[in-house]
Amino acid sequence: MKRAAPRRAPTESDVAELAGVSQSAVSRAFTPGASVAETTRMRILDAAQTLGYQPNLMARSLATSRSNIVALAISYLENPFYAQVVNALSDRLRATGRHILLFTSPPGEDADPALERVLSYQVDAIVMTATTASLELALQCQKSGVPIVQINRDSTLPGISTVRGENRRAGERIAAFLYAGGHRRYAFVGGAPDSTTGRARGAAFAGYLDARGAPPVVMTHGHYTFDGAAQAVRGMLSGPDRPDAIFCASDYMAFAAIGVARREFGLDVPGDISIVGFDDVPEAGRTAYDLTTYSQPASALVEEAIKIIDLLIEDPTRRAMRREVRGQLLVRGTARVPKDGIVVENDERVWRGAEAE
Amino acid sequence: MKRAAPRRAPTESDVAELAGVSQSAVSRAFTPGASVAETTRMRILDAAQTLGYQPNLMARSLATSRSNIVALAISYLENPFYAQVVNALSDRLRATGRHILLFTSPPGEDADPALERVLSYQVDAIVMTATTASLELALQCQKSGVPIVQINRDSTLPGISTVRGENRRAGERIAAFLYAGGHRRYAFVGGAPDSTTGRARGAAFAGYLDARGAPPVVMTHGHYTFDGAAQAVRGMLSGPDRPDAIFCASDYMAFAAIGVARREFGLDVPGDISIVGFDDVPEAGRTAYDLTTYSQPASALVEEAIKIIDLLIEDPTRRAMRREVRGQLLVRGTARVPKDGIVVENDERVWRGAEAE
DNA sequence: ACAGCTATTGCATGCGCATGCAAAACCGAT
DNA sequence: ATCGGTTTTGCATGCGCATGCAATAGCTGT
Repeated sequence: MKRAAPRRAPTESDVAELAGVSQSAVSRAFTPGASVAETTRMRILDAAQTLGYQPNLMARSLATSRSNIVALAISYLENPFYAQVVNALSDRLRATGRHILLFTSPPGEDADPALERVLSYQVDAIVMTATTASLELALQCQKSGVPIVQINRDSTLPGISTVRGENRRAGERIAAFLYAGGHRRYAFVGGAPDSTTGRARGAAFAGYLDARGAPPVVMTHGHYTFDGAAQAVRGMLSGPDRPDAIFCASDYMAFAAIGVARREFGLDVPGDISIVGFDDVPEAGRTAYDLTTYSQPASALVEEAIKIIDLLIEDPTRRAMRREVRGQLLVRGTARVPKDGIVVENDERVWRGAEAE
Repeated sequence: MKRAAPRRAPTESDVAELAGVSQSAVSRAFTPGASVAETTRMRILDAAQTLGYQPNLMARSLATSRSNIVALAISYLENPFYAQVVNALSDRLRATGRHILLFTSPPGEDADPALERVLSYQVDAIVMTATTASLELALQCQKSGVPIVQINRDSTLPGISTVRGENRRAGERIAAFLYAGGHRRYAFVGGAPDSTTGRARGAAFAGYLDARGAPPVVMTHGHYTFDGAAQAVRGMLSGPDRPDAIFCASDYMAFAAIGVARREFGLDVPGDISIVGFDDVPEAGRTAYDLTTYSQPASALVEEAIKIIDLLIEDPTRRAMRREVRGQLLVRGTARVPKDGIVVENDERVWRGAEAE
């Protein structure tokens, strides 16, 4: 088999020559809305076709100073919730011809230091999820007009937009739900100590229960990892006076919690202990897991994030935005169910008790 | 708060002016190994620093026709194994200053059609995992000298390199393991019908058992999805003559299988039924799951893939390569254990029985 | 001090595409 | 056939950086 020497890719000039027009005509043929006669346009497209021409996006980006690339900074990819976020984001961006430049960072660390140089890639926007921007990055982006949106993380930095689930409300409603279920001792497995998101959930959870005179809530950190959550749960179940209701700040940690409770301690869930998660990842709804959880729809978060990005790209002087996406408490099989307040909606059992509060 | 109008980013010329040198000097200052006096280099770096200069990678890429971007085409991101692959790849690439341009495709579909235009981005290489390249893409890449490596998928297409776990051997060893464990009726939950990888595992599995006169192996497809696997297992457990040993072509599907067996059918795993997975994702090793599985180390796969890429980039005329990464049968708690052949290695129980075969 | 080198610099150009501007082609109406 | 107006084209230039080549500066030995 003959191996063709790697050839230079055809350029607009090549196409132009073949089609008997100028390079700029070719450029226009590929620019939506540009002024080209339909007939020559066809001729050019034909020529491009036979040459196998593909526009060089680097060159285009250099000329237009827009890349159609969005940077995605992410951590905790092993958490299926974030896998969902990536999928959703990728899908929605593809719909507008954009793509994702991926920056991962190991759990626990701050955003990938390489992210500091993300602007070198002339990205149109930056989406961060499960990580937060550094001040320096925020300033750089502000200066150069590149929007940053954080999904599922708050920020006090200037110029950073955020989209998140309703953390406070979720914490309270889960507390109310478990309280109504008549539990006696409550625990919370949070994420990273410095995750605003997780903290908000925990604070609201404990706040509700404290206000009702429940015994102090056991607050722990699972660091959003499987092992971290397992460890935390192992700890609280080993001691005396073990909790009979645990709220985990993510489904992923709840899975670990359930596994530890069942397989290491031989507990019945939800007979001996109730466990509630947060996110409603797809697995959570399957009978294999059947996790009671508070939903935070990834696709809705992503949708909002993209809306924000597009507004900000259109008018970079606009202020940063904050959005909250609603969720609800999905009643399934890992937590004891209160007598009242269960409503069926779209085939899912939802808790509506104590809604007024 | 005053909002600075989005400013043009500083360029090499700006730095040059400030440092009192020519633009090319600045360029050289940022090019490793270029000829610049150390003192002026410092002066330039200083100037760059104060200006907040960052090289424009699009321009650099245009000039050098190399982008330091690797395209990653992926599917089934919800499978934690692939999350691992992404993480590993991202880490290893970052070590050499490269980044990932992400192309996802929905489960079941072929690679993202947008991938056909991936060459527009002047990527240095393409990594595909859980998907396979189209012929057209393969030819395009061959023509333009862009290496393609598929992780965990075989290919018969020209110019495509592959890296995979030892599918055949795994299938046989798992069969031998379960056979030695004295099971009576075997089943296989494969992936997508057209996944060469999954087929190889299943064929080797069934082949081994057939050769020993075991009853015909129940062959099903889980399509590599959680629901697909659950469905398949549900089917085989509902019928008469239910299997007492299931090999799932991925851990992710094994989790679904275990859930269905335990929670829908009230079966004891491994008392009533043995379930073995494939991949050894991190969760599999945790007591919460404790899955018996055959390992396929994501980091090793990625490492090989990158080696191949680098060789191919260095010399694009080189032939496509195929690599197989070894794994082993990790004996944990979801399958009945044969009397003999268990060896402890690095804190893991490994099966070494019938090794000769 | 000067020839002979070498290490540094700057100049000029090109990478592939987009786009403002002027030239050319076209069209219908007179 | 001619004119005014509208499309359609091509020309020229720039985006920011890399690099071959020639010019310059710096250095060694005599």
